[in-house]
Amino acid sequence: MRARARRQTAERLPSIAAVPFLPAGAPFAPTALTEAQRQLIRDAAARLRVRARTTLYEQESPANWLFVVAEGVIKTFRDLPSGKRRIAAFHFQGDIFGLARRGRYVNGAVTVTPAIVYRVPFDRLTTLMRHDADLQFVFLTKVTQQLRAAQRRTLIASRRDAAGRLAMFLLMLRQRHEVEGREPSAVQLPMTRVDIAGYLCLSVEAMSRAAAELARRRFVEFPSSGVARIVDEKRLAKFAADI
Amino acid sequence: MRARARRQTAERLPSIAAVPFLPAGAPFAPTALTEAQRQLIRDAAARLRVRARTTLYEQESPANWLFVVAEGVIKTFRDLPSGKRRIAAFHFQGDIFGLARRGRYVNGAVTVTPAIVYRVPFDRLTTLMRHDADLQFVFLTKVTQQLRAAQRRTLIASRRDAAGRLAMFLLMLRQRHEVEGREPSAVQLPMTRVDIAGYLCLSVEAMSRAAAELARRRFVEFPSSGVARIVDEKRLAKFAADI
DNA sequence: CGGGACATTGAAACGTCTCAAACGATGTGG
DNA sequence: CCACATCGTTTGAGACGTTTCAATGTCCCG
Repeated sequence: MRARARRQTAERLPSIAAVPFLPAGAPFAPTALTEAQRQLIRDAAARLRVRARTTLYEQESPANWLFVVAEGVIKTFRDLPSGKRRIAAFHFQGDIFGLARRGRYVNGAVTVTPAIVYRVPFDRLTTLMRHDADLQFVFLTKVTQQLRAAQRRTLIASRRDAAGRLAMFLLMLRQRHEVEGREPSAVQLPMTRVDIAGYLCLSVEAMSRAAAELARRRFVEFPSSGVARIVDEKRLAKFAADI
Repeated sequence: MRARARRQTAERLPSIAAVPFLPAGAPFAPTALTEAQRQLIRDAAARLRVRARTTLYEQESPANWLFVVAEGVIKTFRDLPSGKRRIAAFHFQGDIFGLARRGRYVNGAVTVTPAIVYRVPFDRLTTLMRHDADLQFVFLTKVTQQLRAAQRRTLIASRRDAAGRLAMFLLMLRQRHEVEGREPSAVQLPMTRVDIAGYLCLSVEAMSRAAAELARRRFVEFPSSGVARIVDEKRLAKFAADI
């Protein structure tokens, strides 16, 4: 038991990186959870180890849990009547997902890679948050982060040119993981191109051509499947900013 | 003073309508703020009465306040290098706005109609929320609501057909205000068509043609400027769902 | 009454979507 | 171990719808 608890701690259950509503240098800048708070979450949550491409819940199904990513990548998506699938977001370590409306999940959720997630019942989480304002503040921060990501996604999807969308996506991923990433210019793409196309609101064909264009312009290289290497970040950024 | 306090109460400072993370029928379903909590906000906030088309803050400017809409309509937007303006959201009574990142506002904010807003300093609000978990929960609900709206907006903007986007927008407004609206089928459009086009990621010309198409199909009538009358909601909804 | 922002309509250009086909990698079962 | 099926990916050609540019019309407010 002790060894297991230690391993869970090492997973950095909810690690906070972003500042939400607060201005820079605010007195109450959110930090990581205290060990006591992590233990509270762990006690309330189920720890799930799931394989890649596993459905965690389906859209419109009854919503009873909030999820926290401990390891791996999860996508939330929405299937449309036409058969198209729009990716709502990719969720990485420390992100939360499980947005509900009227007691049902707005999107579906599927693992992209093998993952470890914490599944917390809504009612228990709510009770915890009602009694621990600091704990709740961490989740407020998380939701705000999701809100920012959703707005940026809209900005991406509103562009007309496919290559520009992909450029913004790659830069977004790079910015998201530049702290942990070993090689700065290498961006891991654990998701398939179909998923990326769904996120960028493109057809897979347009997605493929966009990647070819970025490679042709020497902004990015795709040395192997699942990896993008940003060759000229400055020019890529300039290209991406040309909205 | 007493009369003024009473009037403010009548404005329903933060009225809660949506359920955020909680499933339907959850034990801790969020309700309106208590009178004591409202008074806390009022004491911490400045009450601003502003005319239409007034800038509340500019994008990328230092962020020190969160705003709550007491009356009127506010738009948050983002100006792009190309000169285009994308509307991030329209904010109505009870909504909050003032999303920041790294101490700066992500979007700009301008009043669409004459409005009354509460302007709360971030640090004071944070202090309040750290001491009052129930109060904080209201704001968590609000941010979650914004997140849902942002995702729905992305869904709208991802469509290819202009008329379908406009149809979804009209139905969204109708759903948002059907409780308070007197005539059910009449949807108030306080914003200009330029703003709607910016929200739907359309050119004004495409917006105009979309409105003409909805009118030609007898789904909607536009009896006068600033009003849309939904004639056949069932067929309009069917048309909007055809993604 | 005039200025200016808002709104509509037309015609051409642009870029993605769609359909179709073929290739490669993956994983399964015979 | 190989054959097969499936999924993911790429490339080509035409259709579709918005964007763009241009011009005119409309409404509101000072």
